[in-house]
Amino acid sequence: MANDAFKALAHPLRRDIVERLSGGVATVGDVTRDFGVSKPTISRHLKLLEEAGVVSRVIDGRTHRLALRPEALAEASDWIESQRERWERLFDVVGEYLEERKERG
Amino acid sequence: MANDAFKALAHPLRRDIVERLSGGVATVGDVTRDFGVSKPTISRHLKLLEEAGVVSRVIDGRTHRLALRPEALAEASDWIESQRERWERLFDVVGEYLEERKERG
DNA sequence: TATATAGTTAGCACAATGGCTAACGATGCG
DNA sequence: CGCATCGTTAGCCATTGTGCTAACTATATA
Repeated sequence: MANDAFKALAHPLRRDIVERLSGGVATVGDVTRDFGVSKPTISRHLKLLEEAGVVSRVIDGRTHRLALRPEALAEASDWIESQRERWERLFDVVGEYLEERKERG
Repeated sequence: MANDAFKALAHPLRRDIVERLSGGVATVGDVTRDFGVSKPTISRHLKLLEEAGVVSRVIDGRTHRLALRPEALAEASDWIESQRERWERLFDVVGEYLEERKERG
């Protein structure tokens, strides 16, 4: 599920859509108006974002209200952070080792 | 630069490579051995990761030492977090508004 | 009921992605 | 020098991604 979040965020237009939605709920038409792309194209991007769990959809009559799903975003950034921290931690150990060597001469 | 980080992380194998590298520096051969994929394929993925700024490369004779670039990872997770927080903040405001309405009846 | 509006689906064209093998360049070592 | 090793490049092919327009479904509204 959240695995697909990265794939979803890989496309610049989809990142723009995410930024748009972070500013508030919007309909397909709203998003289409904001970017110079056809509605079917926006529709497909939104579907992909939804399937990746990044976006939720509430259908109200003939309009769809799209919103961010912060859990998916959190999962994605958590994964990145865990990798980064693992690497940083490793670096600290190497740093300590070099420090130790230096002290010993 | 870091824009491409998401594209780089979009592929499952590249995320696996990142996880491998978060555990320590490795050569192209090391990475190839760990995953059941041909060396040219790994080479291309590493090149992409490098071009996205996610990975750094130090050439030492005929071997290349690949390492994570934590800055790129930090940038990527920061972007996600900022979108998530913007949305959460918005949600809090809406929550307060609804709370206020409830109090007023 | 007729018409407009919101959104999706279908189908097409084209570019990009990702895997492979074969071949190459460059370094290390006997 | 001759050969092995590390890694990249080139070329092929199948698949996926992304944009469009046209056409469709479904809901709202006059």
